[in-house]
Amino acid sequence: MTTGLQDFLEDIQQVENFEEFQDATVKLRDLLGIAHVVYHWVNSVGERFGAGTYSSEWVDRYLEKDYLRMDPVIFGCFQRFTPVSWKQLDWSSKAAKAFFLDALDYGVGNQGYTIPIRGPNGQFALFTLNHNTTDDAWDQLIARNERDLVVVAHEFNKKALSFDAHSEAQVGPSLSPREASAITHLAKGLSRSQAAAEMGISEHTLRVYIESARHKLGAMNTTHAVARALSMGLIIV
Amino acid sequence: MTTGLQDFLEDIQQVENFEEFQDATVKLRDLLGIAHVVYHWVNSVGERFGAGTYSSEWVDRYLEKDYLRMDPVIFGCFQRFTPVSWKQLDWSSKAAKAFFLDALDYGVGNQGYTIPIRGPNGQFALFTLNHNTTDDAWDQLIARNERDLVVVAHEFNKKALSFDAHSEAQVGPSLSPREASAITHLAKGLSRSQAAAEMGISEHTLRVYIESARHKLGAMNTTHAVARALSMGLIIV
DNA sequence: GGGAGCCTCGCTATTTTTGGGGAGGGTAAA
DNA sequence: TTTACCCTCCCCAAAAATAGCGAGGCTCCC
Repeated sequence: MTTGLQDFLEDIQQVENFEEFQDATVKLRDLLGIAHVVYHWVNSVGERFGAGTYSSEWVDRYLEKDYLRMDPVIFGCFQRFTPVSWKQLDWSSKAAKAFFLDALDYGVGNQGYTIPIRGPNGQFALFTLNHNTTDDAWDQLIARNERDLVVVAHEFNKKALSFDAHSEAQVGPSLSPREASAITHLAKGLSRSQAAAEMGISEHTLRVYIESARHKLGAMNTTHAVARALSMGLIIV
Repeated sequence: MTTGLQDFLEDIQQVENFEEFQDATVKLRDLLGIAHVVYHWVNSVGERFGAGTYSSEWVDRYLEKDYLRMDPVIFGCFQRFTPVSWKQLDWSSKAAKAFFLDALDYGVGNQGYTIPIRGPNGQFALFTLNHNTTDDAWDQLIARNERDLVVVAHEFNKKALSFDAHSEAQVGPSLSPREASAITHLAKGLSRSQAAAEMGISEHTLRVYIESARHKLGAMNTTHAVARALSMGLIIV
């Protein structure tokens, strides 16, 4: 490929702590000559993790305003497998427009390119490039680096996961076949009695599975258990 | 990068149907000079999708024996983000050993390298290279192509997803902010009264949101509504 | 051979959720 | 201006879920 990202890939593999991780985003930003490079977790289960070149003011504001819940970038990427240019997203709602303008105020560029990355246990992260430029210039930059960026995003995520492995019990819970089956039926909308009938067992037995799954998942109630099982990828509806 | 996989990447982007997809696996196999290239979907019980160069006898046997449920490759990849060489996996159980020997009998090589890929809605796929050779030779081959293979796997998955009619056609319902918020709180495990307190509204009002969301989502009960909202990417827990 | 985990079933009692029915005011687009 | 959707609140009876107590048989691994 045509850019100098090969060398950068070597660099990032040397990263050993959070500071170096953060430095790597800065380095990539300078290498590409753009305004911002950001990697962050949008984690359902687990802790926050993020690094990048956005101003801390913007990060604080983002969190404070809970923009996470309406950011079109996040929703767009959450439903896609492929990277996405921000302008492909749906900015039609008033809230989205306000969010975009607010971002510009805080030094975020008007062009963005975000790669969704998914790991085990429902891990979900975004890797974003951002700049202030024309559509054409941006498209060209992206086209030049498209494939390398996938690998770069992959490497960033690998590093981020390796940091997390220390802090947390790395192996998520697993459900027994019957438990998974029970939770899956509930996720499909069946009531307990229907699910029990479907599985050919007594409703009481089904209840035992649900309870057991709930404990394994650390869930407070059935709905929570289903939500966790889903977002951890333990079941598929 | 150093190999001829760049050209192959161009080829795979031209793929337009399942036959060409299948052909692409063959082409890549020949390009790398190895025994097998396989892409397959591991949506536990969902739709099947797969292509590759394994003999149909082996595929049939795999399905018939329900090896899916104990295959160490699948288990290992499910818990990992990074690609994995088969020999790093846990083959210690008796069932795993038997499975491996059975695979050899059916023409599967002793060396394997599998890349896990995750898409939206819990999509999970594996991209596997397989060959019969020594550890050293295999490691070298992998090291040479490591990064390109990530991109190749990515492209294969992109194509596979595009074939899936589901992902394209449907424009799902959307939830109002309060509805989304209500459903999100439930997905986090809060009870109705807790969620209502959190949102600063009466429990009755909260119920109206849930009901309304349920109808929009075509869900039979609250748990179903949460599950649908989650898998449609309408909320993020 | 013992322990761990899985699968199956039973009971009672309490709390929570659900499925209907209403009503009024706001905002926003057509 | 009308229509539509959003937000907020209320009642009631029936259904479902939860929490706790049990029990026995099965397989697999150390």
